[in-house]
Amino acid sequence: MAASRRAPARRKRPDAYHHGDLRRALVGEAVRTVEAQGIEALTLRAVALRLGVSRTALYRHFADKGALLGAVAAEGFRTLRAALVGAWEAEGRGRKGFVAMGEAYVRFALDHPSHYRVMFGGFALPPDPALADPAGSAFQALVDALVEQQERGEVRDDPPLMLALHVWSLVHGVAMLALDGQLGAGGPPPSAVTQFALERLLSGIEVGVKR
Amino acid sequence: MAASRRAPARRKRPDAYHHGDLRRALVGEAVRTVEAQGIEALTLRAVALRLGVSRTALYRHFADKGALLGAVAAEGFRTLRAALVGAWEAEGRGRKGFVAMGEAYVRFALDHPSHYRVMFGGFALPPDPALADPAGSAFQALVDALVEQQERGEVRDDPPLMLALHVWSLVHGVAMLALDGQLGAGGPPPSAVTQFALERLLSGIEVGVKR
DNA sequence: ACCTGAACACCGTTCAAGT
DNA sequence: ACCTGAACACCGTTCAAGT
Repeated sequence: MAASRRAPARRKRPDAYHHGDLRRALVGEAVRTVEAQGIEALTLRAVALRLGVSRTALYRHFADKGALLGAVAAEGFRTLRAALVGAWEAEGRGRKGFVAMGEAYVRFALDHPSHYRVMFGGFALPPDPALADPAGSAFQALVDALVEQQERGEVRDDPPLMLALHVWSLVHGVAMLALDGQLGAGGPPPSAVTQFALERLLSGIEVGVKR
Repeated sequence: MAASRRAPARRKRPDAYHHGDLRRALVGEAVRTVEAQGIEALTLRAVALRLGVSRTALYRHFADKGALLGAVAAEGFRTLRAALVGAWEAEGRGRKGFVAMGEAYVRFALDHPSHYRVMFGGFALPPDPALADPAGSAFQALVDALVEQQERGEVRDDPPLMLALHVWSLVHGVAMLALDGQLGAGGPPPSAVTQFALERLLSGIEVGVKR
């Protein structure tokens, strides 16, 4: 039955029924399509065809296209969170780690532009409130890093939620403008803008002179 | 001929040909539709129908739907620029005026969410390089305000382009997150986030202690 | 339960033809 | 030049039917 020792899971099994985890397979194929060909190339028909499944099989697992896009977005937020936490911990959980976190954020957006648009472009349906919220979880990683720095007296004692929204806004803004090519026209490269922005950001939220 | 003294330009003239400025009319109707019903409600067929014109008349003026969306976006950038310059001048071209400018930016996005998405969502085609670039023109208003403050010694002597991208990223990020409802869930209102962000931003770019 | 095949309503775009 | 009407290829979604 479980012939788990063959080639690394090709496409399109000849089985009549796609037994097992069709839901997962649908999300995976949708993510691949979005990453490789962009949002507008993502049609439900193409996804089904590529999985060797009927066009309507999808509706057993998702209410509509928006729900599928919601799952694609959720997948993106999980990857993003891992990248953020990874950078923060690899660079020492201090100022340097925080800058690395910001850079990792922008890099994620530039490395996965279409996926990032699905996450923030208003296509995806809001997640089921009953389920874990991957977007909130990614955001929480940022809040945690700020609180940790506050406890060490490295960051201003403002409400962490406010600080986190401030930081998120900045990196999200840089990422979006870079994706839109609004930075590109002869101007400085995204990495330079990111570094400058994070530098100025920190000088605005670090503990320092009162004003 | 020019019966310019009738009712304020109803819809759907009974004329066989839509003489005059069909291009303008198309953009206007598209903007109205986007503002009132959202992006996904904007179909070329509906726009044509509402103007009492054939479905294909549009192709005499625009290459495709993306080009029409480009014109819609351009219209948005012109309005945005006017709002920014208005706030800057009305509040005294100083720190207060600059904060007002930032608030005006976020307010524009919140007042015209769908239009704003057209401007930044990657739907619109890039503008004809030969034509004036309304997005660049709106951005220039920001650069000008920063240079003016630098000349008065109120803002750090960093490259104005860099500073402007930094500021734009921040307000754009706040606007996008608010539009996505990512700020909404029990958190502080967008106006509070905007004010906090601008406060911290200024403390990061104003002339002050070296660090 | 899960999947299928045919059908429906809708879309952007093309093109030969009209004035 | 500018506009029209019919047609094409494509899409998301529904639904009765199969196993």
